[in-house]
Amino acid sequence: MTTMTSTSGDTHSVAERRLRQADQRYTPGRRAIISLLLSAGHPVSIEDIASQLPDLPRSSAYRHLTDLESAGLVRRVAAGDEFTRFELAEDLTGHHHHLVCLNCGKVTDVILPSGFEQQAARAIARLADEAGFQAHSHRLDVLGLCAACR
Amino acid sequence: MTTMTSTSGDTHSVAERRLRQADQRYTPGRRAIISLLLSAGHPVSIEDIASQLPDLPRSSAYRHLTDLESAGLVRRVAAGDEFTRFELAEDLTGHHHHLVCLNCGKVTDVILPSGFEQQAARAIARLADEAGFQAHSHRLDVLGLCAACR
DNA sequence: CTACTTGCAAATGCTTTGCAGGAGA
DNA sequence: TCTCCTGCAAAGCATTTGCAAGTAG
Repeated sequence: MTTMTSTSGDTHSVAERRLRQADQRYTPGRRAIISLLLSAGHPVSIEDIASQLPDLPRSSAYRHLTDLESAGLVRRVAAGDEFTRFELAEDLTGHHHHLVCLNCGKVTDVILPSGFEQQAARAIARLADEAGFQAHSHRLDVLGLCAACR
Repeated sequence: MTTMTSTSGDTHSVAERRLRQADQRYTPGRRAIISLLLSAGHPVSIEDIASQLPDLPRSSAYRHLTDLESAGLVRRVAAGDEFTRFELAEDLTGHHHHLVCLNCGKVTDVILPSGFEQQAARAIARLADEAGFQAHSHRLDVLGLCAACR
C-alpha cells in the first residue's frame, strides 16, 4: 500500500513511541489492532475485530484497546446504537466526523469544509465560554440511512 | 428569553396521545419519568431516575424508557462515557446540543445560533448527498470540563 | 531477573425478560 | 373480560479482572 496519507507509514512508530512512554510494549496483538484500525478507515466494533483477528481473544482485544486508549492512540466512539466502536486517535487521522446508519450501524468517516469547521469552532468557543465550560473537542455525527439501507 | 417553548404544558397530552397510538397507556410511572425529564432540562441517567423516583423499580424504569422511546417521546443519548442517558425527543424540546463533561459526566443542553445551524445543515446535506447517505438528523456534542470540574 | 503480556475462566454490572398478580377500559 | 402494566427474581451480555504462565529486555 504505497498511496497512503504518509502518516500511515509512521503510525506504527508513533504507536511504539507512545506506548513506551507508558512503559508498555508494542506487541503483535496491539500492532494487529492498530493495523486493522488503520486499514478500516472508519470506527470498528469488537465484533469486527474478533472476526478479522480470530486468534486474538476478546479479553485481550478489550485490554489492548484500553491500553491503546490510555496511550492516546485509540478513541472510543459511541455510535449511539450501543455497539462500542474504536478508531485511531484524531491526531493520527485528522479531524473528521461520522455518518452513522441508524439501520445497520455502519459508520463512515467524513471531513467537513474547513470554513465550516472554523465557524463551528467559533460558535462553540463562545457558547462554552458563556457556560463556564472548558471545551476540549467536539463531535458531530450525522444520523440517517446509508446508501445500502436507504 | 423565556426558554419555555410552550410545549411544556402540552407535553403530557402529547405523551398520552402518542402512547395511545401504540395501544399503550400513560400510567403514573411513565408520567413520572416524563415529568422528571421535563424538569431536568438535560439528559438524565438511570441513576438519576432511580434516585429521584425511589419507588420506581429499575426494571420498570428501563421498560418505560424503552416504551417511551418507541412512542417517539424519549431519545437515548450516548454521553460517550458509557452511562446511557435519556432526554425528551427533540420535537418536544427543540433542536439543541450538549456540553459533555469528561470528568463528571454532566451533560448540559445548549442552543447554537440559527445561522450556524443553517450552515451546518447545508454542509451536512451536501456531504451526505455525495456519500449516498440519507441524513435524518445530526448531533453535535462539545466535550470538555464543566465549570465545577475545570 | 524483573516487568509487562496474555489466555482462560470467573466475576461484574448494566439492561432485559419471564411470569404472575394488578389495573385500566 | 381482555389487554396492558408492573414488580420481582432470574437471565443475558458486553466488558472487566484475577491468576498463572509466557516473553521481551
